[in-house]
Amino acid sequence: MTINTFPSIGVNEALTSNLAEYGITEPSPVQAETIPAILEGRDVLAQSQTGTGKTLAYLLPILQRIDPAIKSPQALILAPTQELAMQILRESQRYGESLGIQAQSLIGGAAIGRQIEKLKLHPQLVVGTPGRIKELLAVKKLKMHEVKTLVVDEVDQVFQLGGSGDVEHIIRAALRDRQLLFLSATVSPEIRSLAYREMKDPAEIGIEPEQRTSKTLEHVYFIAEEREKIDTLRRIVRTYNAPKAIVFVNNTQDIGEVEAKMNFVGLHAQALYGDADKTTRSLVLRRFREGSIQLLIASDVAARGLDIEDLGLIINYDPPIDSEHYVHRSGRTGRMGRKGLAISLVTPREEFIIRKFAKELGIEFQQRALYGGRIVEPREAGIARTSSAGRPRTDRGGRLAGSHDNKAKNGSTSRGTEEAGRVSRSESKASERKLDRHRDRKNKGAPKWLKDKQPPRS
DNA sequence: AAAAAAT
Repeated sequence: MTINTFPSIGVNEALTSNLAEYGITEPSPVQAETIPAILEGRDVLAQSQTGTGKTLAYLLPILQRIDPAIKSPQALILAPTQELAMQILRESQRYGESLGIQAQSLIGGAAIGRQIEKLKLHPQLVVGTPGRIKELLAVKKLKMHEVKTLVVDEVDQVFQLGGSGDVEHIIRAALRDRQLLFLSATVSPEIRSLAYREMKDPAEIGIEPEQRTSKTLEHVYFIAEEREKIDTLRRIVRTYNAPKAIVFVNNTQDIGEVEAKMNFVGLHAQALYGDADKTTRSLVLRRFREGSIQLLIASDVAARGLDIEDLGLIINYDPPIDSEHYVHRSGRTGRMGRKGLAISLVTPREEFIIRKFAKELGIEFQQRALYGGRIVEPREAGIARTSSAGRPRTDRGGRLAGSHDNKAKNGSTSRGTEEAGRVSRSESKASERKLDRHRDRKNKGAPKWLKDKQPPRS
């Protein structure tokens, strides 16, 4: 049986035609696996890379099984941030409205009274953040007696909120025979065992779980001293000239400074972080989506789940605190087969973090430097990479000897890595040229600025 | 370690 149409995996006519209106005609691999399992009523634990269509993988079967005649919530979706909850809500409305399904969001920041009013509209689908959902349950305004499906999106993150007590509380409030769906690009063994505690005979879906980042993502890093970071960021943004980029900053105090300095040099930047008021948060994100802001200076509030059109570049102004955060931040780009670039700035003392991520994630990082207004390999900028002890082992092209090549996959991990590190320069250049031609053919649809601004390889 | 999620 073919799985490349929605009807063939059980999606009904109405939803299929709604999808077609938005140009979605083929289920993605994770959708093809997940949708039938959910339609069967099974609990699901799904792990698949960022930007592979997890949201629709659960929304479609949920929308299909909601009975518009029942005027109570039949499905509840939990998300880790207000922004992500709103994005999921809009998707629900886009595909569910014509089916007569009423969907509402219940999130923090907004007046609770207004949300109680929303509940009087009798939504059949509710999307929210854990704190607010718990609160509405406590005041008995949100009724769970008809909730048949409970989704925890970005499950590893959501369980961290409120020390996981909130979410467990919400799960307990649901019917005992509710269907439970957990999804994320990063599912730790702890979350997996938690899933097995809460679920009955879950369908476990893992699309190439050993590869957590998208294959269409390129990973680059620059070394800059702490005091040079702002200027390096400015030059990177200028040189790549991306119409849109997210700059991730680790702490809220630094966000305002980066925002101000980018604006000072004439770039249009605005800040997005959790402590800002809700109106500002949604306005900034809307402007960024529309393209009227070039740079979004964000905390990790923007790291998860957000799907932003034409976002080809993310920059880690600070290295993320662990490889999971790296996966989610970089996963804002390179989605659905499109090309993306993730650039990380590290101080010399932080370079080991890049090596750590490369190893843990099985990905390759390219080091680049700024030289004469261009992005070049470190060698061309006169940076002697072999002189300094403790630096990552690289080939002479500046590529980090990562842990993930084909040989490593076949088992001889360390030797495979050794060999990758010893590729002679001419060999590496020849294969790079080949790769370039291959990539150019494959990325016809890549944004123009990204195609044109590839770092020179000579 | 940091930010998020509640007021």
